[in-house]
Amino acid sequence: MTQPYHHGNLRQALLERATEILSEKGVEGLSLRGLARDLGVSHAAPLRHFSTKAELLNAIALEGVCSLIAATKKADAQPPGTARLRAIMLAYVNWAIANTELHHVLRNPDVMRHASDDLTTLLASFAERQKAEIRAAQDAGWRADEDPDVLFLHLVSLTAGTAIVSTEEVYQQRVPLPKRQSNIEDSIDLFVG
Amino acid sequence: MTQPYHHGNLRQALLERATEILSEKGVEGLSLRGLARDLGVSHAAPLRHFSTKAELLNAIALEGVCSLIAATKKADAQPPGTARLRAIMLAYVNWAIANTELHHVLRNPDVMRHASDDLTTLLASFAERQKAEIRAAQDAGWRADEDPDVLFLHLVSLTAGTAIVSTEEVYQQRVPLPKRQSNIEDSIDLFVG
DNA sequence: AAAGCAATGTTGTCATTGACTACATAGGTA
DNA sequence: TACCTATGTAGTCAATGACAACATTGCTTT
Repeated sequence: MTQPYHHGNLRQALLERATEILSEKGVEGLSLRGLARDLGVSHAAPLRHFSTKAELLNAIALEGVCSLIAATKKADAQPPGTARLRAIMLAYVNWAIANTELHHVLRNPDVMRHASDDLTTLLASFAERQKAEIRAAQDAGWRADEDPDVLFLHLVSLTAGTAIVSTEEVYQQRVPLPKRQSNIEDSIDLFVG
Repeated sequence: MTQPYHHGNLRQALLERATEILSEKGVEGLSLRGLARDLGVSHAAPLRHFSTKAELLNAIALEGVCSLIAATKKADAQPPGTARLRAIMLAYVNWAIANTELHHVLRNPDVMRHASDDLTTLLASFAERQKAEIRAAQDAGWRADEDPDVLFLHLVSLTAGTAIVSTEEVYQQRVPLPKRQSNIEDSIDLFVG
């Protein structure tokens, strides 16, 4: 019984295997030809689905943003205001910890330089949601006298920074793991608490 | 008059040209052979100074950290405590804005994965300095009841996050420059103010 | 000053990769 | 059944990283 001429679901398989590679070797270790080898298809087969490496990475980034947005959507269970704000930030950081490779792709300038319109649109809408939550929290009295733009910058910076620091090997090696989760929550509470 | 056989200071020239390339095309657009072409030397000449591309990037990262540390050293003009803490954070962010390409190199997992010992040592010592400043500020009464580890995580996250957000093209395009600068200061003051 | 030697640069080469073209096959549809 | 489009293959090319063998330069040590 020979290999079937068609793979069946090469596109999906490429995305999945690529994600594995990314977590093992990062963007620089990812190659279209390597993926083709791993999946037992010819070296040019991946090009039928992603005509360039950048396009593949963009697709992965898009998957990542969807996954991230889905994760933060669960914060809607919280009442609007600081509780929800806190939940969004924690969900973001925990998602980044659980999906380090995707988060790194989203923060890779070489990838985002080729970002597609849908990708940037999704990111922009996510930003808008955060802004809306800030407004809601301010309406409820939280830091009501602060400039919303400043609060937004602070929120985004703190969230992204915590995610990055929490997924950096250097930091991971120096700070004991059990302590980390509570530190993250306490750190975020310095802002929203 | 022919080209001299020896370049004179190829190593330095490589570092400088590489930095230019990085700000134009990022890590993915940097190639040892391209540098050789730009500097008018043979394709293998760079290997005499950096035996791999990773080594070159590591050297650039090392330069970057030195430059960053030098920039934050000026904060020592401030009295110990929150004033100095604030100055360090602002110096970091402003350095990142002025040296975006270096900052991106320092935050690139593919680069830091191959980080040399001196590089990680320098980064660790920088972290220690920040911890010491936090202690000093707490001794002076600032957030004296908080866990120093949490304050450190918060400081590092907020600093790194602000630097990253402030050097992202998306953000740069949406917020006018003067406003950005004051927003950054105000955002940091939410923490140290 | 001459000999030796380490640093630096060059030429040649190879494997890997991204990307393109022409061709093959499968599976659905008119 | 006959197309026809999506998907996979084979072949090729240029760019790149990396290595080896060789060339030149200039310092150093007598």
